[in-house]
Amino acid sequence: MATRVPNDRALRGERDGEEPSPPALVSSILLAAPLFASLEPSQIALVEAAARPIRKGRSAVFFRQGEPAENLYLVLDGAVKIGQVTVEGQSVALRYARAGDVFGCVALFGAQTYPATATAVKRCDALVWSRREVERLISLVPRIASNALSILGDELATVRARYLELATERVERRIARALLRLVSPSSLRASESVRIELPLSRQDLAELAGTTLHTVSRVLSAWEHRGLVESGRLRVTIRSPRDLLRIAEAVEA
Amino acid sequence: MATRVPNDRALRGERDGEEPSPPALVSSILLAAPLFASLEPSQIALVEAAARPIRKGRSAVFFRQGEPAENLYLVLDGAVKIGQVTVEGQSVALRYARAGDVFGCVALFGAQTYPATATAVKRCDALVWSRREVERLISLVPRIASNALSILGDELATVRARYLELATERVERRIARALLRLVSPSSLRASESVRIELPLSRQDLAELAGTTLHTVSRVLSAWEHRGLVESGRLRVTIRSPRDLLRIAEAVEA
DNA sequence: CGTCGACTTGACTCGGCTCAATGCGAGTGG
DNA sequence: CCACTCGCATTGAGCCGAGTCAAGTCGACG
Repeated sequence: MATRVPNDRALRGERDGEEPSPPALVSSILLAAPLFASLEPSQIALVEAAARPIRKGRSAVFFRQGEPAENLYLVLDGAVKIGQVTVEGQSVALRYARAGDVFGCVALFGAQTYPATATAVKRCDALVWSRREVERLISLVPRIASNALSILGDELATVRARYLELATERVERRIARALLRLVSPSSLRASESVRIELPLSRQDLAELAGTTLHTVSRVLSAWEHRGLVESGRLRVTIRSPRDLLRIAEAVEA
Repeated sequence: MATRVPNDRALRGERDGEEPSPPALVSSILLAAPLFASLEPSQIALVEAAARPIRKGRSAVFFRQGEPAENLYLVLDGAVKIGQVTVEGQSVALRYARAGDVFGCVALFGAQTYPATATAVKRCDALVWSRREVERLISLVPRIASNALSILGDELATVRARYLELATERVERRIARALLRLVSPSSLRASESVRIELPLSRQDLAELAGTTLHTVSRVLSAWEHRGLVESGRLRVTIRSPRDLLRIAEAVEA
């Protein structure tokens, strides 16, 4: 099936072969990206010059778990699901990468194969660097390596937190947290409703929370009756962040 | 590698308060430690010179979750449990560090506080470097930084695998895997029994497998009836690695 | 000998998973 | 334009894995 995964409608609307024109704000995204924090404008230019832009359509795959790790990606626009699957086919979602986030960062160091699968959740623009280019950039700008270290450290802390959560918290709370993680902290005010700007199925949410789509559906229905959220096909809106936060936090008893 | 292992005997019998004298094989452990892989002997000497040896007794704490991250540790002998606790007091074990492993490696990069708690499982000898010394060593021997990157990468892969496991596998299998992780792969032959060389309570195993001590107790009892293991107070011996492996792997049906 | 921590076991409960039926909306092709 | 199909979602029924509660044993150690 995976044969020639040429982004199905990836390039829809554009003529095949035409590179998406790099929007003017590419450099502003690079400037804000943690991986390139504290770089001189001239160094950013270097980085940008080495990048190749690509575009993927909804559900198109950047790379699959187990494939040789060749590239480093940075999301310019859209969102990318990073997930793993078991041999039995069950899958979990590790994180969603948004504009400014990098993925495939294992290509930066020893790992030979990608540990996870990266799928576009909606149409995505991204930048790509080959492993070789990344190595060259690091030798020119060592700062990138130390930024990578701290990104990896953060990632590690995040996964550990998720692990702890999965081991100790109940489903409802995990679902609440998964939802809240999907809205940027900045856009979250206790009493304003927020729409989650991703096509998000019950199954997706289940993979994020470590449960089944059935349970997610039930929980969302219950919340909807209580006025906490509003949801539909591939869409969730948080109506009362305050109450959802209460569920997400451990303020019981 | 584990052949010529160190020796709790080498240092045994020192009077309290006296610094444990660095045994002759410290440098051999340093040489084998992933963090210092591919270093020249002269560089190893540099590293060793900057280290301070310490010893902790059973249950002594190296550092606690949330404390400012100040030191990097390397285990010479013994074992250290790295664990996290929730606000409600439930705890999970992330890993056990053995001879040659480092812990507290967050002190190498940005993180301000330790993300986990490190406790000696039995008497431990370790080397300590302050953050400042680590920074100095890295500037002298950049190779250490890239080694750290790949250690972090491995760690990340491991935690992700554990996460996947917790989300998709049943308890019995998780317990089997936890046990098997505790014996070094080298010392595992399919048909020879292996004793786990750590004081390991049911509670400890439960924290490793993400379950409760009651469930662990029941599972171990069942296995004992079937002749898979032999267990007692703080002690587990794997009688039939082959069968345990079968439970651990997904070869059902 | 008494205490305490580790462990075991039975009885009970229940959260959440499985199975299964059904509804619904959006593309798609005739 | 309508009928068909397919993927997403909802909801009920039932069950079971594993957690909780509660007693009690065993062995170590002061």
